[in-house]
Amino acid sequence: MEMIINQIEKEYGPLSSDCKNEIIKHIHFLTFKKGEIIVREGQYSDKIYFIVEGAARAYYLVDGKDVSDYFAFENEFISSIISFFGHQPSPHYIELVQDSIVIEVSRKSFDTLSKRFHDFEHLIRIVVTKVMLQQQERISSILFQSAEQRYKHILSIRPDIIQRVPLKHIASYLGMTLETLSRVRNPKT
Amino acid sequence: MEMIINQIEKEYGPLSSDCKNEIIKHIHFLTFKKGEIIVREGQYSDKIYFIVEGAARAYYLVDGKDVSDYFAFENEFISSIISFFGHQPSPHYIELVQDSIVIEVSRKSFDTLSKRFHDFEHLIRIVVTKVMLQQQERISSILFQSAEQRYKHILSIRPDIIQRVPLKHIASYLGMTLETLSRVRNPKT
DNA sequence: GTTATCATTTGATCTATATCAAATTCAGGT
DNA sequence: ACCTGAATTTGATATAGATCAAATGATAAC
Repeated sequence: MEMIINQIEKEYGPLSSDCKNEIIKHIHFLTFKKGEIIVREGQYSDKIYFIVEGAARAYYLVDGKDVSDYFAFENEFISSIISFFGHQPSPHYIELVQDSIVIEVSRKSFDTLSKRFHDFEHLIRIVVTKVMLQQQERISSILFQSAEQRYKHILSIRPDIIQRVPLKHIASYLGMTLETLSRVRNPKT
Repeated sequence: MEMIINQIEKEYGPLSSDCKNEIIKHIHFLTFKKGEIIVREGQYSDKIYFIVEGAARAYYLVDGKDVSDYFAFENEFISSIISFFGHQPSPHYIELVQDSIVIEVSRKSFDTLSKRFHDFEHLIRIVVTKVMLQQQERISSILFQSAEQRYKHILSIRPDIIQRVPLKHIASYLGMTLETLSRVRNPKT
């Protein structure tokens, strides 16, 4: 537990011990098996998750097709952002892609902690800012880069991802089909 | 001035009067003519702008092509988010698309106010969260919708935009060429 | 070891949208 | 009103990547 909070502080900035103690009262540990779905499309999800161990994936189902939108690994947060932050029905599913240990925080706890602790509010601001910056990158990469460039880019920034999730999920995350990804990986001899 | 702060509170949530007074000390009013460029590619921009009157546009120049990324109108913020929030050289230019009155806040002021006032930190969190939610929508719209659907969607959520910015900027914002936008607007008779 | 299931590759077409090019319409300045 | 350059439309062609289909390869259960 100490260790986890340490990780959070390391990644996102320091917290007062007062705040840390209070956080501990508000969170729940959960364990999930690979393949379990923790958020479904249409659901109002008011939980945000922090991956202690394992990996999770948010995806859309658009006319039957599974399109990955976000991956989270150790020490990262995941939620249906439209639902958790936008108070709307989730367009996403979220599933665990490995057996995992996660921390769950409800929006209620989240709001209570934000209101009470300036440093928690700051932490959240940093978390949200990071997501915003990643999305900005993602938008320009979809808009300006070819399938091949996008693949090379993800390889360069997250080389581990290839090991941990099947290619079909990577393909849809990169906005291309599985076939195109395969061709990009095995350039015509 | 009162009015502006009122608008901000209305849009993003209340502020203590203590905080409001301090904000006033930190901001600058600026006026710009249509066409003026206030941020250039490559620059470390540590300013965020709030549009009091007029309109601004953030855009990329990718091998000579002007690609709009963001529009801001009255009571909206604009900055080079990569530079202001990510402390990196700006990939964007920002220009005023009409004669405008804007408020400028430096990152230094921004950080000072965030540190000092819990409610300012909260305000920023809300601003950033809104951008994140918009970007999320933008990503799914680029990924899942046809050129025609994207155009209809923007018409439905920002009908005013068509009046205020030339079509070429809208086209590139929607991730299509000017010609495609024109065809989408005038379906083959 | 054999079978069944899933992941990946390879091949042949198809399609939405880009690109290139030219014609038309519009708006501000004189 | 007339001119000039910008904005928009229209047309013909090209292309990256999608789609459809089938083959191959890997993994795990039995």
